[in-house]
Amino acid sequence: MATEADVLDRTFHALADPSRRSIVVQLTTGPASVSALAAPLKMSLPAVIQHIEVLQKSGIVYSEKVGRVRTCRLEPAPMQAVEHWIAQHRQVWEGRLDRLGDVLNTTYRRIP
Amino acid sequence: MATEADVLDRTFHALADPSRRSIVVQLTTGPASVSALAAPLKMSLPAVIQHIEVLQKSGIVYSEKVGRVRTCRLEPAPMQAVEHWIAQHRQVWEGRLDRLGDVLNTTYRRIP
DNA sequence: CAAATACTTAAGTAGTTACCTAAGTATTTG
DNA sequence: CAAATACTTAGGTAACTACTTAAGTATTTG
Repeated sequence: MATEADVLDRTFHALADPSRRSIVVQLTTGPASVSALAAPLKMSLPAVIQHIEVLQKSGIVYSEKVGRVRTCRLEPAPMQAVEHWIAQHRQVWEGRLDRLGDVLNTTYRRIP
Repeated sequence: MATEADVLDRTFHALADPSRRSIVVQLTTGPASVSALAAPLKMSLPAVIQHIEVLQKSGIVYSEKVGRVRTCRLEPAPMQAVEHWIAQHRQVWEGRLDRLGDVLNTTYRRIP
């Protein structure tokens, strides 16, 4: 089974490459074939396929082949996991800053 | 100058490693020294320093040395950039799904 | 001032990544 | 059915990653 950490590892890794992010952005406008995704990228088709595989392993992209055309589309869950992870920790961090004065007061009061 | 794409590249890459994410989580509870960050991790101190360097290059972490102690703390901007990037494209994607019926109608009407 | 502390630097290694070119395999289409 | 299309697989390479151990350098502390 893929743990939550594995999903975050693979999703953050998948999104760490500008070519892969541009594939994701393209897919936000709707499903697309492998060659349609490859068209704007300045690299070989096999290179694009490898990028799509990285996106698929993260779960961000799902694809199905019909005839000779493979159609790719986005899956929301992994991106939501990433967004949730960031939001969660940003909240703690921001909350901590908001209460910095209180924390200092508490700390000073604690010293006997 | 670091472009927006560079910031996203480096921030997504920095967060793609579980040890680095655990350093970030530790830092959400407040600034910490290098050895304090290293303590819960099962690896050598130089390895931890290398992880901190990756976090610093992304801008997620900032550090200052006073005496022989280096204190690390979080910087919010890069994580906000990532959160913004995801939210922005998720919005497009979700909007597209919401209007799927309309789009299909429009497409059919366009055929002469 | 010697010893302990808190990093820091250097150098090496096994594994991964991001490409490439060349040569496939199915699936349409004329 | 021959040719074009849309991938797919295989194999190679240069660069990068995530560690390691060993040997530093400052800075406190007893």
